[in-house]
Amino acid sequence: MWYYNGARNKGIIKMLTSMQRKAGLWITGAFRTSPTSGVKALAGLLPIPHLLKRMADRAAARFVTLTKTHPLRALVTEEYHGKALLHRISLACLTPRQREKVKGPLVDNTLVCPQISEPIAPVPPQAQPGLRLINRFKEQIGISNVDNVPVIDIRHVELRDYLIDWFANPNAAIVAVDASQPVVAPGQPGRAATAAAVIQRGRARIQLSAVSTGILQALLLDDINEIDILTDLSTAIDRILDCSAHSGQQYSIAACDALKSWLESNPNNIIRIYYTPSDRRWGYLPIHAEAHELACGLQVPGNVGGGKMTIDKFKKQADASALKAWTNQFESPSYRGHNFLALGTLDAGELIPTTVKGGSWMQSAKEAIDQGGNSIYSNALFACMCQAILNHAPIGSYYERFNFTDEPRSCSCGTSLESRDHIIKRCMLYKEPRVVRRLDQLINFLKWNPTAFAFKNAPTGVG
DNA sequence: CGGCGAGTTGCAGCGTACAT
DNA sequence: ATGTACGCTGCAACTCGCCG
Repeated sequence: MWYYNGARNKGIIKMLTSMQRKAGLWITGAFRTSPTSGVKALAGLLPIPHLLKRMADRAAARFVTLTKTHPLRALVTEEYHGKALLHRISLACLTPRQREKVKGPLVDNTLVCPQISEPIAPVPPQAQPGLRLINRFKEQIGISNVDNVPVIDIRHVELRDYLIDWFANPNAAIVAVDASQPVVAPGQPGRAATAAAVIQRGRARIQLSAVSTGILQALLLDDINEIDILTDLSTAIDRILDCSAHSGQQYSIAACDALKSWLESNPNNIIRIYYTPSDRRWGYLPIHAEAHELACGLQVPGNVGGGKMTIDKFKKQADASALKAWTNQFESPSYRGHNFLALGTLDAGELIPTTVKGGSWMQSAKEAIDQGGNSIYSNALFACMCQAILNHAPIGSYYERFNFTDEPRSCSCGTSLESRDHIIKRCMLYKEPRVVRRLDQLINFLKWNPTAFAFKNAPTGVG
């Protein structure tokens, strides 16, 4: 309510930023003198302004899922009020000049609405309690991740047994859905019921459309009384038989309508959806490559709404633009800190911040292993790494910069100033390797020299 | 409805204190 | 000699009530 275009909220953002900074220091073990932005990048914390922008954008997209008579619609402009009676203080009642001046969350919402072209039915009959497929045909549906239905968690070894059973059953259709390209695999030898589907690659909503198409294709086969679906996307499992207002809803409705008559026609017809994480996905499907090629050669008619801006796509864009804004800012030395040690990745690119899995630096630190392949990650190692990168560490050059009177400037090796450069590149007290251009090399250096950026006489915690 | 003044809020700028 | 927290001050924008 308080975050929208033109809102005066710098004070609040400042307070939240200072709070986030404390969290960042806590995560990284950096000093309180360390520059805020550098610390946040290391900790993988999206800065508050970008975070709020992202949340506001994503929330605004939900306006399109409101019912036509929702009270909020009474307050907006003529285009989006639906069937709600316009309130006397609605945006529609303002003069053009007033509209330019008025700011608020609802104004932002109405600016987002024309960008989203995905049709959403707020309360479709297929989503009503009692009419939902999972309510009506509970015994015939097996699906993971959904409440009130038997959960199937397929195990690595079980998958092979399942597949043997399915292939032996001439009336079973196996729908295998891959993240990038969906494939409807053939039934099997004795009675090859072959169907395949492929949807344009790289599309945001691809999994749901793929599962939906797969189901529709399977239903086209003759004498099918069992459909087994394998997918590695848990959101598709949650959504495929759920017709309530969500992105890709039209695929759910299409699949549910088609399944309804099939399930009704014979109580022995069953459909099961299995969650198969990527690591145990297709190794047991010898026909996979064959089906894949077949699938690639087919044009699929059911690509409903392709190229449209969906809610999910819009949300992804909001995420991407927030990340881009952060990355752009991060490139400036005055933002991340003048002493921030720019390091590369294994792929030779420069490390850029992200919020995924604790951020780029955290990910690399977690992956660090010793010769035996065991993880060497520890909080102390990560803290030393962060302090080294920020050049705010318990070393001589830091004591010099911040005018500590009780601490030595010189290195134990005799050099007059113990700087980061000295420790990493020249100091005789530390072991090889001394080439540190990438993050993994820095971690390697810390692995061999755990005392390099650590406190000499304070073993218990920092920050 | 619009103008006016009092009061409130947000914010930039500045100076000072402080730190592992 | 560096980065941040925090308090103070003055300005601008806004809100609210009153009045014609």
